Amino acid sequence: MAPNPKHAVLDRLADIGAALAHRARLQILDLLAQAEQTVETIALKTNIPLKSTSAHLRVLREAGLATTRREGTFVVYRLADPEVHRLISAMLGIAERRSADVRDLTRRFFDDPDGAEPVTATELRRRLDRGEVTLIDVRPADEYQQAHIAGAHSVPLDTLARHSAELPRDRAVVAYCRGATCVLAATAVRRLRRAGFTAHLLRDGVPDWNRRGFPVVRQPHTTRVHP
Amino acid sequence: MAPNPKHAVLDRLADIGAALAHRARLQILDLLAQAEQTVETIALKTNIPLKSTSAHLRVLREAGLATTRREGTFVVYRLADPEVHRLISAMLGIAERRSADVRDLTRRFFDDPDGAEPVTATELRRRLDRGEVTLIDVRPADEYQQAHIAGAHSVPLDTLARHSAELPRDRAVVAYCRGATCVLAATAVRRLRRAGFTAHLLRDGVPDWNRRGFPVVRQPHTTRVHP
DNA sequence: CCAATATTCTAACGACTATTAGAATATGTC
DNA sequence: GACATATTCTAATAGTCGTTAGAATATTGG
Repeated sequence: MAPNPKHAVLDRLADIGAALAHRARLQILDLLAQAEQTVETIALKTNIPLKSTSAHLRVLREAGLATTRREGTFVVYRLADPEVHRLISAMLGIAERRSADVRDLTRRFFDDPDGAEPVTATELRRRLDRGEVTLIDVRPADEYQQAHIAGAHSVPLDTLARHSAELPRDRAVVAYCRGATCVLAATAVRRLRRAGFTAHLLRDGVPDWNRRGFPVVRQPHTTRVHP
Repeated sequence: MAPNPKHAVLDRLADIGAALAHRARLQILDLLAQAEQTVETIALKTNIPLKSTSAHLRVLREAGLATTRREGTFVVYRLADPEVHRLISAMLGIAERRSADVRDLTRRFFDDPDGAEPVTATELRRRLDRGEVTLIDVRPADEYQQAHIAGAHSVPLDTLARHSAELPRDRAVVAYCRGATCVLAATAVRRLRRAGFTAHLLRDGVPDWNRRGFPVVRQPHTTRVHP
């Protein structure tokens, strides 16, 4: 009620909190951490109706978590600050440490069917340097294009069946997607195993990998998002 | 609506966001990051009515951000995870980078009246090692007691007038309090200057200082909070 | 076991949020 | 300039949150 300066600052932080307080917006932020996107793409990928998507994006913009850029008739959204993704990972870390429910839920997705642990980032990096594994990025192609782990090949999940013939069978395949709340890579691993590959999962996404200081290939900002 | 496993995880994260979406709760978390506290202490220090405080604490507990411990008839709250404080600093960082308003607001509090910049943590540490400054912790005594910067003296703000006679006048005094959203230290600096001291402000609080890996003196958990 | 104290639970009000239909705006194309 | 397209704004409804009074619970000390 009394907006003293300290309260004013806290209220702005509370706005950020409020922006993080909805499933849909967290999903959108996770997407934006992968690549800048148009409203329509976001709506399609997240399965949120367009108008709701627009409304959620407005909240994110007003909280200072996202910004826009016009690209012709399209409006392209991106994270306002690279640190935003860290907020979500910090929340996930706390949730996993505190709540057995959340631990179980993420495990159910990410643990290998045969009970093997996902590959750690450090180990993957070592094996990549030695050329021991094939790393595939199973996100949609536009996300790969904007930023991917150095050395990864783009094999979007829906093209996996077609492209798996081209993958070398004499070494392990490691798949990754958007990170800890994304299930594309887990599905890919399951399918690859069924097809006879030695396949593993990397739980990290590009933003996590990048934050560890590991090499990421990034495309300069000038990209046209729609051709 | 359809609580698929991925949505279930996101909903738990959204609960954390919702818990961060209120001025009062951010204030409480900031307090808890300093020291564990009883409901009553929290209510007093934050000026939030007891019943509201209790309600907010319940939200924090249910989101997994705080936990309790009983101490006789008192219930003592503490952060459930040391990482929780990082969430708030990350939000503040984003807000300051994105919003000129927030920058101005925090500056108005923290910039020295004569326009000097606050002391940085690294510099303070160097000067402390050399014995060049007197470091005072102006938070309430119980917070100092539970954790303080190594080498700091406890001079709660309301005892400053009485104790300032004991401070050496031949070297600079540096004051700190809870961190970036706390104004005790800024007030202390202003008063010390008026009293003729060379006084500087440290913007960091104990949790920030600790996170940098700098030395903190911590009291083991067995403390009785009320004597 | 009773009283005293600290805290939480229950409930109810008003204030805010989510969703989404329909109108409005902005950009590009012909 | 008229038209098509992408997006946002306006508004209205249903649902959720904040606050706080009053009842209920838990612990300690007699």
